Amino acid sequence: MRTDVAGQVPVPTGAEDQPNRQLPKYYVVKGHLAEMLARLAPGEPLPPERSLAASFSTSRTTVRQALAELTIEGRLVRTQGRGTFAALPKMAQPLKMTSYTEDMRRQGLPSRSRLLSVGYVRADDEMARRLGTRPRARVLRVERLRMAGDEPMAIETTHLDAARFAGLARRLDDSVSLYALLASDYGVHPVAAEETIETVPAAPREAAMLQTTVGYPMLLLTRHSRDQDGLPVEFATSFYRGDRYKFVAQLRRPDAPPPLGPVLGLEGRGR
Amino acid sequence: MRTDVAGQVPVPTGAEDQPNRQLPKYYVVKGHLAEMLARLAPGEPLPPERSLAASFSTSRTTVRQALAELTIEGRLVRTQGRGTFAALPKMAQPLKMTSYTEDMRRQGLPSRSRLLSVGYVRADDEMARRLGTRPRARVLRVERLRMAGDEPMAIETTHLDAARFAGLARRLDDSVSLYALLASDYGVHPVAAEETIETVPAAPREAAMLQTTVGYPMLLLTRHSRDQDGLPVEFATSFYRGDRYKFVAQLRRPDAPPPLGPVLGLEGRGR
DNA sequence: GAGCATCGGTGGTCTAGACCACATTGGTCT
DNA sequence: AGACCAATGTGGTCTAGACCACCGATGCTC
Repeated sequence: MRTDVAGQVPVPTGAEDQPNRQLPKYYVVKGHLAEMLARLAPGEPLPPERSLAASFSTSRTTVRQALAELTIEGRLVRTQGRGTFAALPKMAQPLKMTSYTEDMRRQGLPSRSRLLSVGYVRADDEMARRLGTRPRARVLRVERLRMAGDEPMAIETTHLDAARFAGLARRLDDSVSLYALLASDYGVHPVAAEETIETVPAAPREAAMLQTTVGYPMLLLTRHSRDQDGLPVEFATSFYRGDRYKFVAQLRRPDAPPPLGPVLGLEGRGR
Repeated sequence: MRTDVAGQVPVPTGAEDQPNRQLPKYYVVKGHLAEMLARLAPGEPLPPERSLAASFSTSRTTVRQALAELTIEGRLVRTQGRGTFAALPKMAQPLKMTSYTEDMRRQGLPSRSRLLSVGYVRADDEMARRLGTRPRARVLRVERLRMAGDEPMAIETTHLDAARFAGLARRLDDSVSLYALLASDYGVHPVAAEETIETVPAAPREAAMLQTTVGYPMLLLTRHSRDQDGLPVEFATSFYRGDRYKFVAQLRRPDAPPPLGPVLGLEGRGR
């Protein structure tokens, strides 16, 4: 049925009598578009919506629904005024207890972030529990835009106990690593974290900053870190474009010895 | 802006003059709906689409787009012929090197699966690389429906080297644990795995089996496991409803000592 | 030649409505 | 009382079209 694990559409074969009767029409169109797309190299254009609608004898709405799904799967890139083009495959993002700065350095890329906002908020009950403060304590809120090369990768919003990390706000800038500051200035080393991953639709602000479309599925990663003493350090949320990124985790049975064979390599790009 | 990490919509406040001018109309409607929804207990109904469209002076299409996003966020449940209702929050699914059967047992739930299909396929180059077989080798393909209580949780498709696990197909049934069989009959213990998580739109077959909607975002988890000797054991893909589940991973710095404080608890339900 | 206005073509948003599929209700017939 | 059936109301799919926002190229003006 599927030719690939990541949402490929099987092209309806010639005998479209019985089994496809129940398929939504847009899904049949999607199959045809997927077939056209398979013959294109990344960057090559697809015909415009209006001519696709005509050639499939359907409405523009139906074609748009099919195109939207292929875009969500990361197989198309669409730009208003320009057209629709074959996309590059998704990038893999490791789930590890290392900082963004470390990750980028290891991959040889410049670790560029943009500090979007720094400010203080009051902890609600939930945040107080997460950070181990009293309710309504002052919380430092840092919002950063993570870049991967020259495209925006994620919006990361970090919350820390303002009293514990007094003066931290002044030390932040576009290039400094938060984890490095915590270590050098406060002697705090996050060593454990609980991360949750879910999918949510993009809100207008996020969509604008990540150059994607309102309502498209994002991957929302929340990280709750603890330091060497078991104290909570930060609570952070990160929004990634679901059509551009996927997460990779390395798991091991806690009671098992280290693996003997070579470690499975991250494949970098591609599925 | 956001009142919750998971896609809550800020309700547009009275002064809807400038900042909302650029917001899509459906997003404003979504804000109003979110406000109505916040006053409902799980299971309580929202008014039907047509009356919502009338009361917001908009088209049914626009209301439907807003309702669709709230449904994708897991905050609404919609049933054709019945209506639209407030939903229960998402469930958390741990990322661990333990089997589904073990997980369910620990949570005190009956580990119910349904064996959907068992069969053999030929490995393409990609699968051969993953399973460490030669290309075009026979591969056992097992498709199972994981249940959480009485609702379908995930569709899991596992691939194994048919030659290495000869006779395995006959030993499978609805209740037996695959990992238990591998251990008892073949002496193989998966101890390490690489898992990737991404979001993909639901295909018609998946949507039907998981009782959700075609095109809605799913969480696709792929697992590539190795045994105690570092040999690849299985390659599996699992589809979860994105509106019902999220994943949780426990991370630790590899060079760090075990945490001293209490382990952060899984919150089970809710965000 | 440099700059700028215009215009055509692209994707983005929204509408109004038709028709379909499904669930429930309430009435009718046995 | 029970089984059946038709009507009603719900969400689901699709259409045809209007209008908007944006990009790029064309061709004009200076």
